[in-house]
Amino acid sequence: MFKTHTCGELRHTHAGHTVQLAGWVHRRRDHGGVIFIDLRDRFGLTQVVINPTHTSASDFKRSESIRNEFVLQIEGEVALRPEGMSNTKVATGAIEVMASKVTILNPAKTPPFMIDDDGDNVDEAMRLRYRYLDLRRERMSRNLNIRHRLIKFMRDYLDQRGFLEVETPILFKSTPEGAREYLVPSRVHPGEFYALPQSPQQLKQLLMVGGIERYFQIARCFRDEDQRADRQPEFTQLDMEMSFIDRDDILALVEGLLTQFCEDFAELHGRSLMFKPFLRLPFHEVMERYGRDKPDVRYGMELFDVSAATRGSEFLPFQVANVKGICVQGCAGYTRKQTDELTEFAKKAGAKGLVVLWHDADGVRKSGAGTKLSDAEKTAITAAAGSKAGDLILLVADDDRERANNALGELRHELGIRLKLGKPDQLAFLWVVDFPSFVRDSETGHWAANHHLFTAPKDEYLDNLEADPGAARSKQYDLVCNGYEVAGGSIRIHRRDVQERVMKILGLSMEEAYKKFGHMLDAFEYGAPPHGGIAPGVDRLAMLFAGAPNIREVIAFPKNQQAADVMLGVPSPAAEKQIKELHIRLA
RNA sequence: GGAGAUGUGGUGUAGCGGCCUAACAUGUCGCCCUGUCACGGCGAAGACCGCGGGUUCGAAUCCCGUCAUUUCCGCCA
Repeated sequence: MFKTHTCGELRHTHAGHTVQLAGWVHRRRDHGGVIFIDLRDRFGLTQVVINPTHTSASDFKRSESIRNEFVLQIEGEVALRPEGMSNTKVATGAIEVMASKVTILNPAKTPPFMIDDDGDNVDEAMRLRYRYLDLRRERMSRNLNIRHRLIKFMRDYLDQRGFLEVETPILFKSTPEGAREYLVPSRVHPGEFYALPQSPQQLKQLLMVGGIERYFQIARCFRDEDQRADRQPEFTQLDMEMSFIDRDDILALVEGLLTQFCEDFAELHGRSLMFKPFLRLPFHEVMERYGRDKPDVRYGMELFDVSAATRGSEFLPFQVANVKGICVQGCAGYTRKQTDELTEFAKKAGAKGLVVLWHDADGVRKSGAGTKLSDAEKTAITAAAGSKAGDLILLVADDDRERANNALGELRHELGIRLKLGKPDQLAFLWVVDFPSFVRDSETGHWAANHHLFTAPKDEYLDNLEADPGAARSKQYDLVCNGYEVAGGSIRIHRRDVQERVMKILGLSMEEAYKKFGHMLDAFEYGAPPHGGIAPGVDRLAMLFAGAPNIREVIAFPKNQQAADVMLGVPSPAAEKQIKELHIRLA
C-alpha cells in the first residue's frame, strides 16, 4: 500500500501519528523557504508542509520542481496547525502533515484546463477529450458517487425484497418494431446479424415464464437514435419485472425505493421530494391540465378552459370548439415583440395563433382586435385564468382540442424554463397512468402501440378492442420528474390469444408475428404467469439527484451528440480483414 | 432530415467596421519570499480572432459557404 490514510481522513485526533499519503498535487504554494501542497485523492484534500526543518535537503530541493497534478507519496507526521491557522473550509483543516519524505511517483504535464476549478466553465468537448482529467474534478467525482449510491441502493432495496439479479445477453435478436438498433454482423453465420438490445423487454418477460417471479438488472440498453441532453446511444436502466402483481404493487415498490433513497441520501444531493406520496394522474387529465405527457409539476401555470364562455364570441378566432389558455404570472410587462415571439413559438408547436391579453391595473387589454371581446368574456377569462393585474394571459383556440393542448403544453414548458419556475432543489414525481393502448400513426393511419405491443389493455376494454382500438386504455404507467420521463412500464399481456389480437390490430400478419415474436407466443402457451414491470432510467435519475444539466455529467465516458467518443476515437474504421471475416462489404 | 446558438492566447471571457500592433482574468515560465490555504511581489512568453470565399479604401467585427460543439423539433416499439 502506498498510503496509510486517505487525504480526507486525518483529524486532530491523529496528531503525532506518522502517516503515508499518496495522491495528486491539487495546489501548491511555494513560499521559498517552505512549500505548502494540497494533496488530493478521491476522498479529500490534506495540506502537506514541506519544510527543511523536517525534510532532507535533497527532498526539499526536489520538491521545488513539483507542479500541479504531479503524483506524490508523502511520509510525515500529523501535526496540529499552529494557533489560529486551521482552515474550516476543509474537513482536514485542523491538521497538516509535516513531510519527512517526499516521493514523486510521476510528474505531470500542465493540464489543458484547471482541475481545482469546479465550475461548469470549460468547453465540454475539451472536457470529453481529456475525460480522465475531468474525472479528477470534484463535480465529476461527486456525480459518479451519487450514481454509485443510487445503484447500490437499488440493488440492496430489491435484494431485500426477494428480487433476483439476472444478466441477459447483449448480443440479441433484431426486433425492428422499436427504435433503430445497433447491428453486429456474425462471423459464423454469413449474412446474419445480432442486434444490441434496446431493452431486455422480451427476455425479462421470458424470465417470468421461467418462474423467476422477481427479476431486476442494472441493464445497459442501446438505441441508434439522435441524441439529446437526456439521451445517449447507450444508457442504463433499472430493469424490473414481477409476476403475480398488479399495477399498484409496482408503483408502490418504485415509489418506496425512490422515496427512501431521497430521504436516506438527502445530505448527498441536497434535494427534497415535493410530493409524498407522488402525484398520480390519468393521461387524459395530464394532457388537459399540462398539455404534455411529461410535465414539470414543480410549478402550476395549468391550462384552463374557457370554451363555454367564448361560445358565440364575436371575436373570430374564438369561433371554434375549444379555447384554452395559460396565465403567465408577472409577465404583463412583455412587449409586443416578446409576445410576437411567443406567437411564433406557439405556431411551431401547432397552434393556429396565439391570443395575448395583458392583465394590468385597468383590467384586461388586448392589442388590435381586443375590442371584440365582450366584458363577459374578459371576466370569464380572468376568472378561469385566476389572473391578477400584472399577469399575461395566452390563449389558443382550435377545433382540435388535442392540438390546442399540445401547443399550450409546449408554451408552458418553454416559459417554465425561461422564467425558471421550477426550483432546482425540488423533485416533483408524478405517475401518469391510464394511457391509450393505441395511437394512430399520423402518416399511415395505422394503429401503433402507444408503449409497446406487449402492454396489456385494461380488462374493461378487451371486449371492444377490435371495434374501437382508440378508446382502449392500457395498463401502462410512466413516472415523470421535473419534466423528464424517468421510468416507464406496464402490466404485460400473458395470454397468447390476447397477444395475437393486439398484434392483429397493429397490422401484423400472423405469419410475420410468429416470425418476429414466435418465441413469446410459444412461451405464453406454457403457463405464463400474470406479470408486469418497469424500467427506471438510472442516468436520468442520477442527473436529477445530482442537479446536472444533462446525463453526460453522470456517465463516466459518454458519447457526444454525434454518438462519438473523441477521446478514444470511436467509432473507427475496421481493418479490411475484419470486414471480410464478417462477410460484409462497405458501400 | 430540419431549426437555433456558439467558435478570439493553454483555459474562460471582452471587443462586434478604422481607436486592435487584439484587452481582461486565470494558467504557464523566470526571479524573490518560512505560515500559506484562490498565498503574495516583480518580470516574461503566449492568440493574426474555427476554416474558405466575398463585400469594403479598411474585417475578429458585415455577408455567403463549410466544419466543429451544443440545444430543440423529427426520431426515441
